[in-house]
Amino acid sequence: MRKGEETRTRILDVAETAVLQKGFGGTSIEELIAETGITKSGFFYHFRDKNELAKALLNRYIENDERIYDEIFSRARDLMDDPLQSFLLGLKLLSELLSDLPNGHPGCLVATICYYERLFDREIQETNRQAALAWRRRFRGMFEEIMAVYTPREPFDVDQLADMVSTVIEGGIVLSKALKEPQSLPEQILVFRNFIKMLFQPVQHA
Amino acid sequence: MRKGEETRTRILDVAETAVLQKGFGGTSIEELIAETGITKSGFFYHFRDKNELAKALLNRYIENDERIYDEIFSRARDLMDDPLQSFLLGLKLLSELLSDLPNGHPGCLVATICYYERLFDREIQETNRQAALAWRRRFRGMFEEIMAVYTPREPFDVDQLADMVSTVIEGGIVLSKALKEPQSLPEQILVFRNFIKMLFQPVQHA
DNA sequence: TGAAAACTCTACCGGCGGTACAGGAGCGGG
DNA sequence: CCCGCTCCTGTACCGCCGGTAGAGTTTTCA
Repeated sequence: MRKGEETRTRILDVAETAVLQKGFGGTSIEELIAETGITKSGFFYHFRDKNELAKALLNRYIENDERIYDEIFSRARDLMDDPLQSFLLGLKLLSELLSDLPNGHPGCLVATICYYERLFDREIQETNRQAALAWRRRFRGMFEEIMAVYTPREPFDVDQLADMVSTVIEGGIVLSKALKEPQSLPEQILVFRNFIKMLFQPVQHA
Repeated sequence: MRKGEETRTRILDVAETAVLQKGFGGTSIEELIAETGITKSGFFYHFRDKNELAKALLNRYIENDERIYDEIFSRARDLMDDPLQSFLLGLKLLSELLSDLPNGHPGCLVATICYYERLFDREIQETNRQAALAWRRRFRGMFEEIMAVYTPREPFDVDQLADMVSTVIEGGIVLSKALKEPQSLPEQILVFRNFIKMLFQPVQHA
């Protein structure tokens, strides 16, 4: 029973790397079993088909993603009492974390699935949608806390502002992949951070 | 000769739609020829292999993309003399254009290729990189014109600011696809537009 | 030690990317 | 009018891949 979980995890590890580099359609089961050192029957013992693999892969990815955000922003919360300063620190920590990845961000599975949607069932698409909605809720919560203390310089829709965090991260990943400049993603997050600072910073009366 | 171009274009049209929905790996040549009403031999008369198809598809996509940006921002330039107002109008026009697409943005081929990179040759990856660099040059030019007139409230790296435009568009596409909310993309562009307005607007002395 | 879990082995199917090559329809120019 | 070029079609074939089926084997743990 424990052995089974271990093999399953190994398959998922290999699959995640491959899928983020080549997409689902470009990743063959044969190559996964070759790299994992398992037989085809062994693979299908763990996953009924490719769709099942995608489901497991996505759920695991989302869980891990949430965990990372939880860690970063709760750590920022511990260090800073003010909600704005805490959020700005969180973005800084996120940027640093991404900056330290040796080969840049490997890619976001949610985005991969967006660009492959038509070949997955509704369940996967719904899981993907819920992941994006969870991001929105998370960051909206932070902005609401900030707005309880600070008045934004310009009126903003909180949901749209919350979505902007995800937008910058997803867009930054695409851009840094296209440019082959891993630093672009952390840089873009810092640029966004400056915008947020500007938005809530009280106007300096000269 | 004209007949050949027409067929080629028809294949590219069908292929573009399919690839943006399912990725390259998820798009089979068989389905392309079925929808185009051509034989397999006919397909391979026009494109040596799938890589060749990808090359043609990407080049055509980038050309069209550049054309759209040219049109929008030159129109904005005609209507507004001030570089900042012109850029802000351009973003507004872009947002409206994207808002009017009945089924939302179909997806960006540059992003699709990012998430499939390992299966393409260097030439395609380099073309993709050049496309992203062209975006950077385009928007950097606009920001330089703006900065010749306005002083930003906070110091910014011009390249990073230029990249932010692409980031928001690419990220907005991913997010609106994941959320299945076509309006997210135009909304995110308007949020970004507000940030730019804020950045260059002179501080109001109360 | 025994049963369940976690596999392997073998054989097969149909679809797909790709190759090879022969042949033909339409069309424009000499 | 027919030559040659472009633009295909038809047929046959290859090997990889996703997936199925089922029988057999090893490993694990209670």
